[in-house]
Amino acid sequence: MEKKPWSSQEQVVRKGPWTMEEDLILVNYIANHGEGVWNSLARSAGLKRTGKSCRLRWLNYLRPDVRRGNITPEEQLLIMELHAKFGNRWSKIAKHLPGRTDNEIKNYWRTRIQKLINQSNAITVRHSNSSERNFDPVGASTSQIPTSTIDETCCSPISYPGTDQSSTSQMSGVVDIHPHQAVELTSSTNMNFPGNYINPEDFPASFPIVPNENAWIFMEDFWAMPHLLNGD
DNA sequence: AAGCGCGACAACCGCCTGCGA
DNA sequence: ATCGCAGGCGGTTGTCGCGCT
Repeated sequence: MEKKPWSSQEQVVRKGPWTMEEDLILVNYIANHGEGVWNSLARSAGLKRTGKSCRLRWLNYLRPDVRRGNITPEEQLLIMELHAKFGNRWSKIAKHLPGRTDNEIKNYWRTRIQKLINQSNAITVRHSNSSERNFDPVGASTSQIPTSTIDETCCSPISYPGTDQSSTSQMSGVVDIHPHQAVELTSSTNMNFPGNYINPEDFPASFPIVPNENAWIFMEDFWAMPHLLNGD
């Protein structure tokens, strides 16, 4: 891999949310060259990001086989079982959930399931002397899980800073199954990227971002935009 | 209408491990 | 044997949007 002279003084490391341009650069670079040493990848691609940041972004969001949102009751149950088995070994748990990332599972656990457990503990204290059967989030079957905890969300949209992004919130309660299911995507997208992808420097300086409520895209849509990947 | 609090999630930080020089 | 680097991993924080008051 080509190495360029580079020092921290020459290049300010960017932090914070990734922009669409950065995503495109990273995706195209990996499409062209594959994954490699992340630090040099970041430099070679011209990204002002650390290798770690690039790796995280790729593994958690940009990989074509990553599934986002819509944790099914089966997955929730599996997460509970695996957590009971492995503890906070999120990467281990993630290995049993194809397309799910450790970060997503970790967040899911902390925001949803842990809350459940806390509520359960509170109930346990309150009803410690009663005959009422306490909810056991770890050993519970999905039928025991309050419906409010079952994630009914659709795929989470990717949002970009500076755009008039739609909410990524999942409070609407509307079951909205996105037409591009991740499984379908996985089957139609593989990591053997066909050649002739454009180089990062060929990207327009200002990527055309849809200037309205649709100013975000699903990664499925992202990968379904061959003109962005191969320059058509 | 504005402010506040909360939930959800993206991203960073720091530590640990493995590997090559 | 040890030192440095890169990657992996879990914990934590920051940000944003929504609902409530």
